[in-house]
Amino acid sequence: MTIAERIRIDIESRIASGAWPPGYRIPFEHELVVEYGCARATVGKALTSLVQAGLIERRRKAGSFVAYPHVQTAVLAIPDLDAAISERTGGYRFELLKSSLETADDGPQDFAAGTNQLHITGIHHGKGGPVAHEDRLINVDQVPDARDADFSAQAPGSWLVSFVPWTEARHLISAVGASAEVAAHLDIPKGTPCLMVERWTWRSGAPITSVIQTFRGDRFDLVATFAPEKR
Amino acid sequence: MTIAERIRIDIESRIASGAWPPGYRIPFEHELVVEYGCARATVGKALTSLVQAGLIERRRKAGSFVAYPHVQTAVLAIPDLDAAISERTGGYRFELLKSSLETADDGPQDFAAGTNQLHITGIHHGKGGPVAHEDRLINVDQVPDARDADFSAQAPGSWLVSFVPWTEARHLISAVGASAEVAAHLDIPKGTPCLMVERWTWRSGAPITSVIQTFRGDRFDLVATFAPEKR
DNA sequence: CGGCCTGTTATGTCTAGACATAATCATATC
DNA sequence: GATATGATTATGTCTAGACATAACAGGCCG
Repeated sequence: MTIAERIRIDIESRIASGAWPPGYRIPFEHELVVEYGCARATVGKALTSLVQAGLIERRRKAGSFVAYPHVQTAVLAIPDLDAAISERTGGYRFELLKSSLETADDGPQDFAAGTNQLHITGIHHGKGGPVAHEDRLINVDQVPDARDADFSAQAPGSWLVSFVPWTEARHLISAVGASAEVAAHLDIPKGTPCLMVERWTWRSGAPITSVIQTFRGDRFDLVATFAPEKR
Repeated sequence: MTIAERIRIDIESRIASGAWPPGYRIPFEHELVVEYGCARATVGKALTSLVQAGLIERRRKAGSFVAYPHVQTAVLAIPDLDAAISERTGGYRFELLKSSLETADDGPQDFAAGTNQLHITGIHHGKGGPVAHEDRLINVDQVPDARDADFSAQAPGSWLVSFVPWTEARHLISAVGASAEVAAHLDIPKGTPCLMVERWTWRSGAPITSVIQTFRGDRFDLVATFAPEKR
């Protein structure tokens, strides 16, 4: 364990235990330098990482203070369905329903009018049967390689994630009743509760892909492991 | 802008643009030192932050490499329902249904047998009507103040977040049909698709609270804004 | 050929000191 | 009394150099 890590963990545990409550002024850097017998840069490194974790705030001249808990934020892992389903139920398979090249005409899910888009729908299967329905658009003006990819062999999600860098994304998670079409493919009655994840992905401001995934509520859920309030 | 930030942004944009693809060996630290005319510690700081963001990997002797995109992870904001509902629909109100002190007997949602727990159920109301049902347990052995808190005035979630530090949490997000009891309180037919969030929170290994929140699917969804794969 | 040792190299961490910046406090001036 | 000024102080960032560590490459020897 490095010195900086040791300092960080020391402070962290004092905050977690409540010994240093929100608003408490932690010792000045030069005091910590004396306490740990190290250079100020090392103390600074520990404090910087605590700021990044949202545990403290540093104010010039005033000192560093234990942060007030703010909004809870979770780091939600949204893995490749490929990997996730393989891990949970085993026997992953992607069934390609449709793959057609279209020109966007400004529909609700579409890119800007005139964009060349690859429209793909398919089903993610686990061992016990269908798990999710996917309806995806890929901007082939931005991702020309997508034209030649074979999505009957590899799900478009895992293909994209390994070949196309992206910088921004947005998710919407909601509960819906299965539509007639989705219900038929997922082998459930129409109206069955399903988890719906809509995702839009950009690279440097340019839209790359948008996808609507509908999960059988009884076969899938999202797990978020947590770190306390970042920022 | 600091020198370290400038270096970081330079490298980031070369990765995002695809100029430096996954697996590419970025210039050695000593080369970057020459290029930017700064100290190695400054280059190191920039690279360290890129590692934290998951954009590169550093290997001793070999150099630093652009990381292969891995698992997508989102930073999912799970705010106080109080604040979230106020912001979206206005007119937030928490209706306390039940608040009783119990001893845990190792049920499915419970703490370890013998723990003193405060069992609270209630409804979160927005302007347009009920939004969510909440069923919560609070470990009063760990949070004795909860005994005296008035949860008809303040929802237990916002009370806890502002008074009790925590170090770990776990979320499970799924879609379910509303149970008869929940349906009655949310003013919807039984079986209506609802978003269910289960959360367990710990402080240094000791369980603090667990909660099951059931949202009307048509009145609420979760939004996650994104940064590419953070470790 | 295979295993061991050694030198080289690039990252990882740290030191001691420097200057910049911003916030605060006390003082001096209007 | 209100406002401007300057000293003080703590953080923010940086430098130049040092040593530690891990991994690789090559040579030596059984």
